[in-house]
Amino acid sequence: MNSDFTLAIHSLTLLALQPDRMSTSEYIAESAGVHPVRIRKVLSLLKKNGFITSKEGTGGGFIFALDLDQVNLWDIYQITSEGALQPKCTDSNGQCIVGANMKSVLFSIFMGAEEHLGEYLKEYTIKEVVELVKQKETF
Amino acid sequence: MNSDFTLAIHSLTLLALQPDRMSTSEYIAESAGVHPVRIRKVLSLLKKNGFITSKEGTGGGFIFALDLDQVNLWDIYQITSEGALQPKCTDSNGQCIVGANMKSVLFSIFMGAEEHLGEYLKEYTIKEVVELVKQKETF
DNA sequence: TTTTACTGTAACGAATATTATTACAGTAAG
DNA sequence: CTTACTGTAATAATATTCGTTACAGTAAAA
Repeated sequence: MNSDFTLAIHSLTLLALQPDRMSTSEYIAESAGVHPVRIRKVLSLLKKNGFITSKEGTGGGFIFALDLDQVNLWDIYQITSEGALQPKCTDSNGQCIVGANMKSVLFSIFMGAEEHLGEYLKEYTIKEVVELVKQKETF
Repeated sequence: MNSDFTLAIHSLTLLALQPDRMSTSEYIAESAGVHPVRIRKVLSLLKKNGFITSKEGTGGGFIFALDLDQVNLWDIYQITSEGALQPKCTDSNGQCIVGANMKSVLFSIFMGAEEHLGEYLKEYTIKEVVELVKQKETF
């Protein structure tokens, strides 16, 4: 699984806990243990899709733009990782029935798998992820 | 997605169409467009799990050991790719609530996702994959 | 019994993909 | 006009995947 996906979840969860102020990429990067530039790349995708807004310059940063239960993990998956389930087959032998047709058969199976995964991921909104993180905290 | 998974499916589908004779790794490799050693590596996993048998020496190779509807894609996934959905998070900042707990929260979410995927993959047996490949052939 | 045709694996190298880092332009606050 | 940010391209470092070579083991067949 693409780690852009988990970085996006991580970032949004952090932003969810800082609803009143902007968070810098450096702050988020430190929490996630990655480089700030990587955070900015991932967050630029989320921004394009309207989940967050950003501001440049002093005092700038990122902030959540929607209600926490308006964003679910399937939304985030689609933005950051769509197609990640698809295996990248090398071209196989077209002379052979299996070689010639396997690729498209697998393609449709994995398409279905991704849709199915979507049904699961839709059940988790950022609100719920925040709850889960808070629960862990108490133990 | 790990390509061992699709190579395993490809190989088993080929073997399913050659129920009466042994197929060599070279033959399978040519159909799949990869190196024979890679096929042997993947097939050794399938052998360990009893889906196929193999024979060394002249006239040797691989052959399906079960009925085609006794093996489904979830079986194959588990053997070749279990955990592939889990993102490999870099260790994040333990000082931060989110950094400290996100990893385990994501872990359980992705565990659930894999189980959910399993329900979908169980619906496809090798028998059905063979049918799909044959259907493609006619068009 | 020696040759031939295979599997089984380890070891290493090549290719590819992912991630970090640097660099710098653009923006806004003070 | 300086400071503190985002945005993004380009490049370097690293990790992962995959191909290839090498060779031991096995069995059929000459």
